[in-house]
Amino acid sequence: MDIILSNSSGKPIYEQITDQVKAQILSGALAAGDALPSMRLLAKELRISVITTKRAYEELEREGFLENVPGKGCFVAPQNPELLREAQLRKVEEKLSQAVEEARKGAFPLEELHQMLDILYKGDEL
Amino acid sequence: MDIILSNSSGKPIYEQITDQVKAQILSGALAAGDALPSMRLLAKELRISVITTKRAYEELEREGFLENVPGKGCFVAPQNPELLREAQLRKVEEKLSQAVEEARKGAFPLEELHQMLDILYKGDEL
DNA sequence: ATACCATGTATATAGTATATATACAGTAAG
DNA sequence: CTTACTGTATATATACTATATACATGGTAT
Repeated sequence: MDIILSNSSGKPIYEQITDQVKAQILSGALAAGDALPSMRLLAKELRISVITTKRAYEELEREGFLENVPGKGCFVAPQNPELLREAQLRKVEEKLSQAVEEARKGAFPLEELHQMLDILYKGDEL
Repeated sequence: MDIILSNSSGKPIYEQITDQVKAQILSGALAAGDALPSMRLLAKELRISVITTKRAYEELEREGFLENVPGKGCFVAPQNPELLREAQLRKVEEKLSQAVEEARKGAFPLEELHQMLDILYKGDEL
């Protein structure tokens, strides 16, 4: 499992982990039943504390993405694809809404937003 | 000057203040030379501490939006409209970029983003 | 001048959140 | 049962947000 931490992201470490695990479950890179690296192993790889990986896995368990079994390990829980897609759509909407809010402050026309959207969508493809 | 605080926004109070002051400068509601409510007055109106309003005004001064004069008050500094517009454009781009990033995770097509954008842009008009 | 009252400023303190080291408890294999 | 993995819980350090209180500065009426 690939997790990349950024010090400059502003987001706390445990949140960076939960975000990336969620993304990998959503993309299918992680499927129900798959074992995740143990809290200790992940902590060692990322050079952070076990408590921080625990916090991340713990939160993922609360949200229904994982099952943490004492003595055994951490596993991807059965997922509802439709719910996942719904949740992701809501994230997109939220960011888009924030973009619109900022655009309105600067009185940028809708047309300009569409153009920027095209460029960004195609630019990130590389 | 209208400032509205939200407890549920997640943003710290001082940041809510700086954001809204910046927005009012950008929109022209506040122009260069205009006096802002004194730190004490604003603190009283918002029922928060003077130190928090100070922190907000202080940060706005660091960023070149205000000038705080001991014994006199706080005033809107001369602004460069083009720089302001550039900065605002960058904010929009950033949010839009984040929306695209989330959309790619869920494999949402560009078309769908354009539709959502239209709805959000027109919906917020009310 | 000077007393007053407004302004912005600085110091010390409480509360909250992130991240940590260390010790504790459950599971399975040798 | 010992060993070597797992996940878990407690107490602690650090940083950030917000605060009360006291201090310093500028204008103004007396």
